[in-house]
Amino acid sequence: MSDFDWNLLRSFVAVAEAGSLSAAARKIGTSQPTIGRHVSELERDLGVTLFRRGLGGYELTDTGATLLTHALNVREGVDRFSLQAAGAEEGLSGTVRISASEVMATLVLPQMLARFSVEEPGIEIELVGTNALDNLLRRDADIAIRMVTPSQEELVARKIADIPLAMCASESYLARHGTPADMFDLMNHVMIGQDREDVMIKGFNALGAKVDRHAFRFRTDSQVIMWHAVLAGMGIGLAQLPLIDREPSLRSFLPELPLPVLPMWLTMHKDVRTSPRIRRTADFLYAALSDFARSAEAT
Amino acid sequence: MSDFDWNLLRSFVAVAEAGSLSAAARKIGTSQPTIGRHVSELERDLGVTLFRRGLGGYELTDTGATLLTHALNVREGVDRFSLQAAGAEEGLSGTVRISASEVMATLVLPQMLARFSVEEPGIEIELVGTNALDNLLRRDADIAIRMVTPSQEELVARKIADIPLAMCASESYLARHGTPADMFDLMNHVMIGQDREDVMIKGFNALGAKVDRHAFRFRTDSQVIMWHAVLAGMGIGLAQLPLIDREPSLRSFLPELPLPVLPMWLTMHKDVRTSPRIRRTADFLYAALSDFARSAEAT
DNA sequence: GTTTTACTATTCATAATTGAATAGGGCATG
DNA sequence: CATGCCCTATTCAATTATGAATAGTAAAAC
Repeated sequence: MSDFDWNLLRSFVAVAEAGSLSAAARKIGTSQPTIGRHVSELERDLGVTLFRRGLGGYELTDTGATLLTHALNVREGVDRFSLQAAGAEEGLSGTVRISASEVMATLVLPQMLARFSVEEPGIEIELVGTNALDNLLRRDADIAIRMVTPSQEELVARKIADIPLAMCASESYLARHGTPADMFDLMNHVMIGQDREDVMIKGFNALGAKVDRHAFRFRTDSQVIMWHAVLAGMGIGLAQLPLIDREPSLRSFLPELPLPVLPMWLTMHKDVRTSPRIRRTADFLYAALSDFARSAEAT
Repeated sequence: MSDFDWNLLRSFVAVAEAGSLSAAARKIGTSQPTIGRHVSELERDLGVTLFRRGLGGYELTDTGATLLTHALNVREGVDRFSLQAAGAEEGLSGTVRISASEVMATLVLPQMLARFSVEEPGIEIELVGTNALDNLLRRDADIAIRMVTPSQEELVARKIADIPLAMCASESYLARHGTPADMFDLMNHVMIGQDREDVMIKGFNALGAKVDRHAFRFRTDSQVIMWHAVLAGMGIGLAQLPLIDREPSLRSFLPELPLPVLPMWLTMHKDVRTSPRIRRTADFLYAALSDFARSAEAT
């Protein structure tokens, strides 16, 4: 009979995926002793050895691996359940979890959401800023704002706009160093670029400028830090045009450069679309972000 | 995220199926307050009303019904998991749960299993006697002995034998009333038959004897009680021939009557076949029951 | 070779969950 | 109309599960 503690399954999956009790505990939001006890209890209940207690972690045995596939099915079922439940929620109050890129989550969304929380005091917002793609099926978030075309099935996606990028710097920097005349002139400036990522380098090379990472005298992988460095007058950076336009102390230049555009998408799972709370939030964000994108065109 | 208590789902399913907190608690082996709290907590967590608290029970709401289908999927996943786990158990010790018809569970299996428990002291036996067909997928039992051809998919079934039926009575009864000469002579005897079931009546009618339930002067729906009534010399009954032959005080007669035979099957789920414990028990039962069936042919 | 790091297992006080008991409400039966 | 039955909600003591702290181990980093 299926009358054992179903939570043990969750712990089992977590340990199997994380590879150690400690890591699993961190991921699941509980403590290492608890997870350890859960696994032991499950093994005792089933009369099966699931893990090889190894050096520096737990490793699945063969039978453990077999059982894991079934346990994963269970988790997927639970995920579907909670997804469906979220979609069935009645009323406008509750929590909405939004995931967005670092830049959007840090520089754009907070002020929008501040306005929103006045309009909808019953809705609580959780905002997570990450450039990692999240799994909406597993409800990492209810709504995701992403700068890439969504690929997952079962998603409802609305394209908000193509956000243009532009080179920019603060007035104070330009006053000191002058405004670059063309792309090659950029190399004579303090360029702010990426550290371990290399999309910017590849982009510049594609445009014909032969550069390596040392062309950038200030390097960071955080686009938010990059932005603040530009704001502080450190040098020249690349940023979303609507953001630049919003900032009186900044100037964009070289508009003729054929820089790529960022497609901005709002996505949510189709099963939560029916929730008035989530739908309301999504509609608000769509409108607000459309305005944000249009503000660049106007200037 | 799927980080709510998975056990709440089990309670939800139980209540939805049982129709009331109390019934669900009984079925699941816990208490009514606990189940009630689980349901409330789930509703609070999800922000959804699952049940209409009605008179004399809990009734699913529409959203509750929708969510139930997903919850049932989860339970099926859990069942598959525990099934697979049972099949993966190592070693010969543990519990084996056997389900059989009332008659077999009462009159035949106990002495076989007494012998078995001497051979395999490490194996604990749970024996449930019921004529209801059980769900091996949900692990109501590990092994089922049934007198009907199995229909469920995913089952491993072995036919043991066709058990012949025969009319019988005790020597003491026959000494008092004489042995019936033919089928129609039966009506002049004290016949032991069924109460609310009517398969015996239909059977006799199919043979050409026009009878209704009042043709039976002693009626019971329990085949075990019927057997004991025959043993006690109350009258004439219908029973499995191997059972009759085993009992020195009983005589069978009218062997020319074209009575149906009972096909006896041993079934188990294919996923538990690999468990040495269960396999050992099944093999023993198959051998012992084959002997039992053959004992009738020998005489 | 020493230090640091990441991990598991155990202990123990605390917090959370549980179930027996109880009160109360409808509904059927006598 | 009273009695019994089956149900739910609530209370409270006791059991159970939890996590902070700790000791110990093995590998990796310095």
